[in-house]
Amino acid sequence: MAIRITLDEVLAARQMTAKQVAARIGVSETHLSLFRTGKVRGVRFSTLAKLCNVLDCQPGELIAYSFDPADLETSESGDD
Amino acid sequence: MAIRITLDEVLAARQMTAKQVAARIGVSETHLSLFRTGKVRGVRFSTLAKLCNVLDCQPGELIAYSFDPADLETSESGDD
DNA sequence: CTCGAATTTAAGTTTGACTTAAACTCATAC
DNA sequence: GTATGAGTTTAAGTCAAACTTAAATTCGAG
Repeated sequence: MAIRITLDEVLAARQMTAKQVAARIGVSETHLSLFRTGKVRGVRFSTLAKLCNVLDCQPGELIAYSFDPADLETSESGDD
Repeated sequence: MAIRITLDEVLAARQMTAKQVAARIGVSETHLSLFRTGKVRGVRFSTLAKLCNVLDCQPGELIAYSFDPADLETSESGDD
């Protein structure tokens, strides 16, 4: 997956624990952990908005893309 | 919703029509239209990756956040 | 060993991404 | 005034997966 979650860096910069953030934005620690480690395949804008709000950042600081020609393939090749 | 879709600007800069992009990334014109006009509440990273791929851009160029204290509210106030 | 933060797995709920299809607007062109 | 092409909208449907709760586990620090 060419989408990488770079939330970790922002968290570190803000010196906040995942637990604190999870509590403040009202998502479960479980899900935030999955999100942080790139184990989810999408995100709701409501969640993204809360993250950006609490972390005072832009979506682009949490999500990055690195070019991968496989992204355009109709069917995914196993990469996991 | 404090998340804004700024895909339009990138499209214009690339001089591509929505139709072309939809065809290249394999999503329906319908959905791309909904996405462009901010009528969806989330996005799959696979779709985001395809957009970034074809438009040669970062997620941050397609999605922006403007601070809104209401984002942290547990329940949404109707704004639609 | 204990405590707190984080991760993982598993099972469940609920939302909504995304589709197809069809009708409609709004241009530009013939 | 009608055809053509891009875009929008609505509506109905499928189905993946976002997100939850709970519990067990790891890991680092005291």
